[in-house]
Amino acid sequence: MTSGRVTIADVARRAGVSTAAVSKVVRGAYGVSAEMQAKVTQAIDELGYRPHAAARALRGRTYTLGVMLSDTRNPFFPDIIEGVTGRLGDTEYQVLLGPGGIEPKTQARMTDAMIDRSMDGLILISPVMTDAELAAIATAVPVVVVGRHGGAAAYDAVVDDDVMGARLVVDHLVGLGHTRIAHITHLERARAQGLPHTVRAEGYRQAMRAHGLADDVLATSFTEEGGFEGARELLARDDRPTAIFAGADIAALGVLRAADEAGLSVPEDLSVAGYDNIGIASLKRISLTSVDQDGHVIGATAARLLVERIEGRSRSVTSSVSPTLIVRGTTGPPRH
Amino acid sequence: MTSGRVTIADVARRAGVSTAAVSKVVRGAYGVSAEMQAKVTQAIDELGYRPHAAARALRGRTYTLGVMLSDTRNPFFPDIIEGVTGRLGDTEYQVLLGPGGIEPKTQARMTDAMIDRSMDGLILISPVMTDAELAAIATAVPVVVVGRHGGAAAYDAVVDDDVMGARLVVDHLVGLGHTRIAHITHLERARAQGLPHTVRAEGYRQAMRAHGLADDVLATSFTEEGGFEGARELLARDDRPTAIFAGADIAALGVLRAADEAGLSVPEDLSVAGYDNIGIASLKRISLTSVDQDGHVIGATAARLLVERIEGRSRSVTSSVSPTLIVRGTTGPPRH
DNA sequence: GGTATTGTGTAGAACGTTCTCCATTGTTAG
DNA sequence: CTAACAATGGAGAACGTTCTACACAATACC
Repeated sequence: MTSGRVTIADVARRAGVSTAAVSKVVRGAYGVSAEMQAKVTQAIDELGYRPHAAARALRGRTYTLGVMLSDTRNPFFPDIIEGVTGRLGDTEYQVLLGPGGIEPKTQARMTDAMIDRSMDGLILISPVMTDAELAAIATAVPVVVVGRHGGAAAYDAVVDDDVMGARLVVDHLVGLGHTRIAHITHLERARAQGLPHTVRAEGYRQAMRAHGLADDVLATSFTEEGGFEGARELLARDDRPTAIFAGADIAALGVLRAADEAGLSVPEDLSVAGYDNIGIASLKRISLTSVDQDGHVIGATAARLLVERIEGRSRSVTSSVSPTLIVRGTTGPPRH
Repeated sequence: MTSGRVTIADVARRAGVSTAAVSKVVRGAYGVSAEMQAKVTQAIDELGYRPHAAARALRGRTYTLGVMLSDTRNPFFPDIIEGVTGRLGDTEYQVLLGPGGIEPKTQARMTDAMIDRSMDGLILISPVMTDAELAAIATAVPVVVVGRHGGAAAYDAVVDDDVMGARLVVDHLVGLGHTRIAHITHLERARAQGLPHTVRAEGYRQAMRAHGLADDVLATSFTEEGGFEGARELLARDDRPTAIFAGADIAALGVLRAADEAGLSVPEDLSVAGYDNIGIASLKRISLTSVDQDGHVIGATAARLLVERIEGRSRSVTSSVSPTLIVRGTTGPPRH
């Protein structure tokens, strides 16, 4: 209990110095002699003192960074977390995650809660809120936004280069000889701007145009069922595509099922590519060609930017992470 | 910034009362007239006051509950989180997640950090630490442990009934007519007791014995590769099993691949069952029979027990959640 | 040899709450 | 009419840190 907690005063008494001196040593502040340093450090070790973060919060830093997760089921968020914690592992900062839920309201509640707990900085992963709301949060605390394109005035941003990712897929398929390449995207329901699927679809269009090919975008949803429905529609056409690029792996799995049911073999009759490189894409039984976002790098970059911000940088930075194409068994040359 | 924050003093000034009175209203404490209640509530709304959690921490509660995650990749932890937050949604408590990592050392660091941030209670999901360490944490803060069987003296526990889950699978397979049913488990490396895979293996043995059948346990690891290797070994035997029960879905996916490669069709030549009912198990292309743990119930139960503890219960409670068998396409009657 | 300057340590006021008294007012009982 | 008591509101001390001022000593400069 609190009564049993070792405080800075206990350490000061033990070392025979003032609490202010102990505080300096703990914080590594200026104005401490080697002798003082040694005395205090010893006392800290002997007593097993750990600073009380909540008490710290009242005056200075809390050495806590918050990561708001919009969707705990997001398949690559563990990678992002690992990137963040990995980067921060040897610093004094601790990372806590806030499950924000899908709703704007619950996400706002979570960011408020994080600010109320005086976190030193926030990383928001794919937040669903208006730019104004984001800006408001950014005035209260340093913020890095992950996974939203555009609009980074008061905060830093880390984005995957979704245009490039889409281009990688199209180039790969065209290189194999495909010309009829369809894209399945997610139906825009909110008016939130710069969401990944929009950018991926746009990247696909650009890349197709660059190759002089006609684009063919179908909007369903990024679910297994959405991919299935979309593929069924595409495959029923007279001039059916020889390749389908789904904007998310989970939808690509649905495309694979549709191909199975239509009696088409992959990749001979139909090439399939996804996006996100989720864990099961690498299972040999699936072996899905996909675009990898390197969540590690994204997370590590976000952490770096956030710490820089906290330590004084005021100019805002947007960092774009290049994705990689992982070619696996679901893409190959078209049969004819 | 802090300077811009609305404090209890601002509210008190606005309402023309003392800070103590405001505090009482905020906490819903005894000794407040209806008039006072109204005045203060209005001032709070007008100013948009929110209590500062860190300041609260110094005296009373912080209304923050921590959930330590041992493995962010754990496929059903999103369900558990949803269960926890769902249960707590209409209370004042906020949930923050701490990525503890796989190592005992990093997990200890995380629990320390959570205690330092004066969280009111902790839910530890599959913690890897000794019972003594757990007990030590439990003396500092109310604790609920999820996913560890046995040894709950100073803290509460919520466990999935893994013995029952294994029995459900065996009963199902025996009911279909199988007699040669093998089990793939995880190789015990640490000496931590009561880990789920151990209990599942034991449950499998018990159930086989109850049916008068010989058990056949092979220990590899709970990975796709582990399942693959294990199945390859089992399927190479003269008297190969007609059903394989993998202790985890991820391993079951490896079993399916081994069956593919051996030219065996599922479920005609080989029935396969897993455990955990991970998301992709329900994809039609996989359609894996599995045991579902109902993470929602587990999470909600853990949250309930924790709040009860915080609010005074001292007797320790262990709650066992019954799993369900989800029969899908990978299990069927044996061919002969 | 006096005055800056630098280095090192301490006192004590914050920070925003909660919580334990205590004071004041009504109200009730005798 | 007075004593006892309940209900309500407020003063002010915590809680464990950080941080600004300042004191003092030792050194450097002219």
